[in-house]
Amino acid sequence: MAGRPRKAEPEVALAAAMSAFWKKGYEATSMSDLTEATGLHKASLYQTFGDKHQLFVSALKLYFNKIAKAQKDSRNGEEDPIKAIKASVNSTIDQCAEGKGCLAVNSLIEVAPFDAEIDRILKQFRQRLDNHLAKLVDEAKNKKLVAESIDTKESVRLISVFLHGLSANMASGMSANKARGLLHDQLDLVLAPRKKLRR
Amino acid sequence: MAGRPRKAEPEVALAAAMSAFWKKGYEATSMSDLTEATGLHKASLYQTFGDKHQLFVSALKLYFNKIAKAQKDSRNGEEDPIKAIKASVNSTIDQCAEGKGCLAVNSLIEVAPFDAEIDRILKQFRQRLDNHLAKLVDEAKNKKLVAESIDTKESVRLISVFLHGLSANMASGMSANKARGLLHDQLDLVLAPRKKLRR
DNA sequence: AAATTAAATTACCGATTGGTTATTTAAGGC
DNA sequence: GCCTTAAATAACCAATCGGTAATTTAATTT
Repeated sequence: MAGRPRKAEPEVALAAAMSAFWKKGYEATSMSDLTEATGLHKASLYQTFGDKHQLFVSALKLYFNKIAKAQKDSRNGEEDPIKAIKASVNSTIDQCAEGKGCLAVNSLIEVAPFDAEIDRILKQFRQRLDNHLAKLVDEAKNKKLVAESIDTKESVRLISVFLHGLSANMASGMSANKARGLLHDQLDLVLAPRKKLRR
Repeated sequence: MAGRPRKAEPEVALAAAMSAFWKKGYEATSMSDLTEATGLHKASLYQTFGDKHQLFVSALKLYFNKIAKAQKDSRNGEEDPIKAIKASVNSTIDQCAEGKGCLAVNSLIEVAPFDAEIDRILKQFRQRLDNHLAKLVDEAKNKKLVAESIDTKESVRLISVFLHGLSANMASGMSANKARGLLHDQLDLVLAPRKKLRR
């Protein structure tokens, strides 16, 4: 067994491909963009990762692992669930690059509407993040850090949708600092006790 | 003067081109998609609208006029600024098609990062919508319908970013009803008087 | 050292991309 | 009824698209 050893680990090449898709989007990233980014030749890419679509799926999954890991690290033994929520969503923003936004949100708009598989993967990922947030919100309710009257699912949705909006804005120039500021305000709104608006 | 009359008004063809870009995005919409959508042949498109990029710019501007008109109509003599705000953002959602989202937000992510002209146009449009909302919020403050302590710019930003998030979600399956519900909750949060969250 | 195995590379494929040029068709003005 | 003018059309273009097959290179195993 064991023929010629590969010059680069496939994980490294995959990370490079992920960056390429992230920067330009799925359609606009050509195979030659991908060969340039990975340093691998076209046929090697096909042999290692399958076609462009499969490569994109793999890149997306790598992205998710990256995000999930960052989220996990962000909690880092933090006991206060409010602080844990802030750390979690902040890490999401940190993974959102200025001028590129979030690969998941970008793909949600660009490719999910035409690609059932990508759509499924993205929805599953979003579900995981939302569930994670929901656990923390429930924890905060149990510890009386937020009002018990708060609807957990609803609150998480408001945060999650807001994060999508921030990603869209960061893709087109909003700074990470600005995004973090707005996100902080949104968290305060959603989690703070409040009176009803006059109707 | 006056040669052969055109078979279709350019505005009709432009509206069809706008729909095509809206449905598939800029990159994925090919010239043959556009000829199919408009019913015009390729060379006629080039003669009437210039190249693909110019056609896209024109389509984007048409989209903005559509939105602006819908916003204007939505107020329709309404005196209560809170209701006017709700009508305005609701009309934004109404213009957001399920499975397609908002052409402006889609383009913000897909093309603005690589296209200074589109970026400029989109930022200008967003500015107009935000200013419109800001006026209504100020009006509400003057009429004591919301607390004077509310920061107008900040509140508008929170609403605007949230709308971006809703667009992203509607592009990938969220129903208009669901979006309207969340938007309503967000408005209540942003405009309602509130206490500070314990920190 | 020869055989084996797999990665790397070159060369190639038909189809489609955005864009142009030349030609035909159909109207109004004289 | 011709001439002009402009819109519609067809034919064509090089370049690039995603994808494949055949070949070369480099390592391990025997």
